Amino acid sequence: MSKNLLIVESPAKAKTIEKFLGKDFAVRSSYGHVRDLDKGNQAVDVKNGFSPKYTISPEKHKVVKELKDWVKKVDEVWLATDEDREGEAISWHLCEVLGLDPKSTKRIVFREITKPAIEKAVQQPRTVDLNLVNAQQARRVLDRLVGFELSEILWKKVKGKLSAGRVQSVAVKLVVEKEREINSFKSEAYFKIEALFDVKNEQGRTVSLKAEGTDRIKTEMDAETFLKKCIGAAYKIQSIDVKPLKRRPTAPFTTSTIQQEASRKLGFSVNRTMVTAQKLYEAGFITYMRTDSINLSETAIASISQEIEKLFGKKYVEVRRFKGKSANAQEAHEAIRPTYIENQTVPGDRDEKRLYELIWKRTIASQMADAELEKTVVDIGISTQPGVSLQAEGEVLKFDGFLKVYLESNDDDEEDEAQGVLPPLKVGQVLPFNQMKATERFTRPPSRYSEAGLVKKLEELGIGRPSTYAPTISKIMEEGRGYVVKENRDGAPRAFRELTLKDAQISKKELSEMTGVIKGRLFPTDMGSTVSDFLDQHFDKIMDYKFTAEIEKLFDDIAAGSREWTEMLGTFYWPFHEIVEETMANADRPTRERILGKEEGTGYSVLTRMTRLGPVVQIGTPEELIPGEKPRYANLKPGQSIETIEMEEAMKLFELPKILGDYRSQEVAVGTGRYGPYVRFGEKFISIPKGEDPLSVTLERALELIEEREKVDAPVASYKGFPITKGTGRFGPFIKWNDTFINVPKKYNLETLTPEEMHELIEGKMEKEANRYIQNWPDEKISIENGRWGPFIRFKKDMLKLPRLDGQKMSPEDAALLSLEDVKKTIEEQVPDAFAKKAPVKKAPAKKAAPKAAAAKGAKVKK
DNA sequence: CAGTGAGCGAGCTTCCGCTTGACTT
Repeated sequence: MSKNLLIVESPAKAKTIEKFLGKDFAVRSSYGHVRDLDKGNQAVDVKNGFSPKYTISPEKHKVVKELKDWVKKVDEVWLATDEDREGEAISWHLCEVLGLDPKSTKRIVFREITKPAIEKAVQQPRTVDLNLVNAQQARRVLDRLVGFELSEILWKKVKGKLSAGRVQSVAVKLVVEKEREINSFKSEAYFKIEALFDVKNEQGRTVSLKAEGTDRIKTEMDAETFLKKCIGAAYKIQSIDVKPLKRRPTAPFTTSTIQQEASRKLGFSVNRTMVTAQKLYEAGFITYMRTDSINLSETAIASISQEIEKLFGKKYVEVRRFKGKSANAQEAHEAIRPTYIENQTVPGDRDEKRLYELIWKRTIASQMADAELEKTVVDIGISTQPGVSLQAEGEVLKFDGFLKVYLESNDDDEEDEAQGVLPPLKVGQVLPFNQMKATERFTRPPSRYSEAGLVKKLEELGIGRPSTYAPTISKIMEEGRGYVVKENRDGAPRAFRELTLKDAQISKKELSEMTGVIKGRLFPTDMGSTVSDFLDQHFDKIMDYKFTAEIEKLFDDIAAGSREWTEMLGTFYWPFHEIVEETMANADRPTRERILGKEEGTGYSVLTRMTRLGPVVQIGTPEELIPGEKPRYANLKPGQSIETIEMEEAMKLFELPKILGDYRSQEVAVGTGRYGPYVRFGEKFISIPKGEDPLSVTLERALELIEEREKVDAPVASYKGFPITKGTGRFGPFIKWNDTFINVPKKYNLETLTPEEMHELIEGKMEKEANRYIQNWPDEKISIENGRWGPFIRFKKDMLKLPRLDGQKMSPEDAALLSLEDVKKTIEEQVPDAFAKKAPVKKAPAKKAAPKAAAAKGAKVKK
C-alpha cells in the first residue's frame, strides 16, 4: 500500500511521474479544475464582498469520489498541480473538496517532467499560496461578471443567445477592424523596373543577370520616359558589396507557434493541430501541448545536442537557451518537444506523423548552429541617367547550419523569390544589355487573419491562454453566434500594363493576372461588426486591447500580496456595472441603417438594416409608405455586408426569385439560395452552373437545364428494385443508385453501359462497403449500417443507437428486418423534432399569468 | 435553396480556464 498520494492535473502526466517515484507514491489526476462557479446568475454575491459560490462540476463527481477514497487510504497527500495561477487554484479547490488543510498540505511544483526535477521538487515542498489563489479567484469572478452582464445586454438590445466576454469580444473586434482597414485601403499602382543582361558564368555559358530598379515609378508616362532614356545606354558595374549574413533558428514550439506553423506548412486548423498534438501527448511522444514556454529542460538540451552531433556532426551543435518574451506567459511547462529526440518518426495516422515531424525538426533546429550566408549587392550605373542605378542581388549559403532541417515559413506570401548565386562579376565591368521591362504593380492591402494568425495576435496582446486559443476561435465562429466566418474567395482577373525595351524599341502590352484569391481567412459577419461596434461604443474600456494587460498587473499585485482581491474587484465592478445599467435602460438597439438611394419609380428609400434575423436591404420607410403598405425586405447573400453593399447590388437582391413560366403545368422559377443560384422546376431544384448569371437565365435556358437534369435522373436500369441513373459529374462519369454515387472506371463506356455492367459496378461498390451496408432508405437519408460494434442507425450525419431486443443489442440480421417506421420511431426518441418539417410556430394561447410573472411585468418600466 | 423583419409575451441563452469524456464510419 502506498503511503503517499500525489495529485497532478493530467492523467498522462500522472502515468509518467508514477514511474519516476516508485511504489511509495500513487499518482492520480484531477483532470483539470474540479470545481467552478455555480452555473446560474447568483454564483457571485456582489453585495457581499464578491463571495463566490463554487460547486463541483457535474462531470467531476466521479473523479472527486475516487480521490476522496485515495485520501482516506494514504498517510500524506501531495498537491502537484501546474505551477501557475490556475494550478494553484486547483490545489486549493482540491483542499476544499477533499477536506485537506491548505495551510499544512504539501504543495510541490516542477516545470519539467524529468526524474531529477521531480525528485528535487519532492525535497522542497511548500504549502498552497493563498495570494496566488486569490488572484485566480479575482480573474474567475471578473470574467464571469463581465461575460454575463455584457451577454445579457446583447440579449436585450440585439438578439438572444449572443455572447460577449473579455477574450472573445476582443477577438471579434480584431477581425472587424482588419476588415475595415482592408475596405478603406486604396490600392495604388506603380511601375517596377527589371533589366536582364547577358553575362558569362564560370563555365563560360551565357546566363541572364537580373537587376531591378531601386525606386518605384508612379505613372506609365514616367516609366516610358525612363525606358526611353535607357535606349543606347551603357551599363557599368559601380560597386559590388559582399556582406556575411547569419540566420538563427527560431525557438521551439509553444501552443501559439505550433498552431501557426501547422497552419502554414500543413494547412491544419488550430483545432486539428490541438487534437493531433493531444494524441501525440497521450501516446507519450511529445511533452505537454498547451504551453506558453519556449524553455527546454537541461536533460532535453543535452540529449538534443547529442542527437544533432550523431546525425550531422559536432559543428552543427549550438546550445541555446531561449528566453520567453510573450506578454502574459506563466511558463508552467516546457516548450513542446519530442519526449525522446531519437524518435525521428512515430507510429500513428498521417496527421500525427506529420505534426510530430514538424515538432522534431523545430526542436532539433533550435539547438543547431546559425546558418551562414553571403549576400552580394551589385550596383549598376546607367550612363544616360547619372544618379540612377539598378541593383542585382545574390545570396550564397556558406554553411547551412539549422537550415539543414528546418525553415520557418512566412504568413504573408510576399514574392520572396529565392536569390541564387551570381555569375562572376567585376567592378567597372560593362554589362551587355538584353532587355528591360517596366511592369505595373499594385500596393497590397493588409491580409486578413487566418485562425492561427488571430491566435498569434491575441497572444501578443496577452489575451487568452494556450488552453483556450482553439476554443475561442471556434466560439466566435460557432453556428448561431456567427460573429466570424472562415471563407475562401475566388479571385478576379486584374489587368496590368507592361512596357518592354528591347532592340532599342519600346513595346506596350496589357496583361491580366488573378488577384484577391483567399483561402481560409477570417471575415466578420454583419452580426459580428454590429455587436463589436455596440460593445465598443458603450464599453470602450473592456474592448480596449490593453484591458487584459492592465488587469493582469492588478492580479499580479494580488498574487504578490500587496492588494486585496475583493477590493480590486470592487474598484473595477461598480463603475462597470453602472454603465451596464445605464446601457440597459437607455441605449438604442443598433439598427445600423445606411441609405443607399431611392428606388426608381416609387421614390422610396433603399437602406440597409440589421434586424433580429440578420442583415437586410429594406425598401421604404414607415414615413414614406402609404398606410397598410409594408416595407419590402431582401436578405443579403453570403459574402455581402451591409457595410459595403451598394445600390446596384442591393436592387438585384429584389429581382430574384423570379417566375419564368410554366412547363408541363409545373412552375419554372429562377433564384439564388443558400447553395447558390438555382432553377426550380415544381419541387425540384437544379443548380445553375458556376459562372452563369442567374439573372440572365431565360425560360429557354431553364428548360435546357431541366432536360439535362432529367436525362441524368431518368432511370436507365434498376437493381434490387431501386432505379439506376447515370451522368457526368465533377469527378467524371458516374452511375447513381440508392443515393450512392459510383464512379464509372475508364474501361467502361458510359453511353453504352449495359444493365449487367451496372450491376457489376454496384456489387463491386457494395462489396467494398459490405461491412457498412445493410439497408438504405434513399429519400430519408436514413440507413442501418454495420459498425465495429454492431449495427447502428445513420440519420443524416448522426449515428444513433438501435432499439434493444429483450435488453440485448440487436444482431445485424435483426436490424435488417426493421421497418422504416420502426426506425423512424427510434430516431425520434433520440432526436426530438427529427422529422418536424417546420417547428410549430403558433403556440397555445398564453397561460394565465402566474402572480410572479404578473409582478415582474408590472415592475418593468418602459423608458 | 423562402420568408421572416418592431416589440411583447415566458423562459431559455452567456463568461474564461483547467482537463479528457466517448459505442460505432
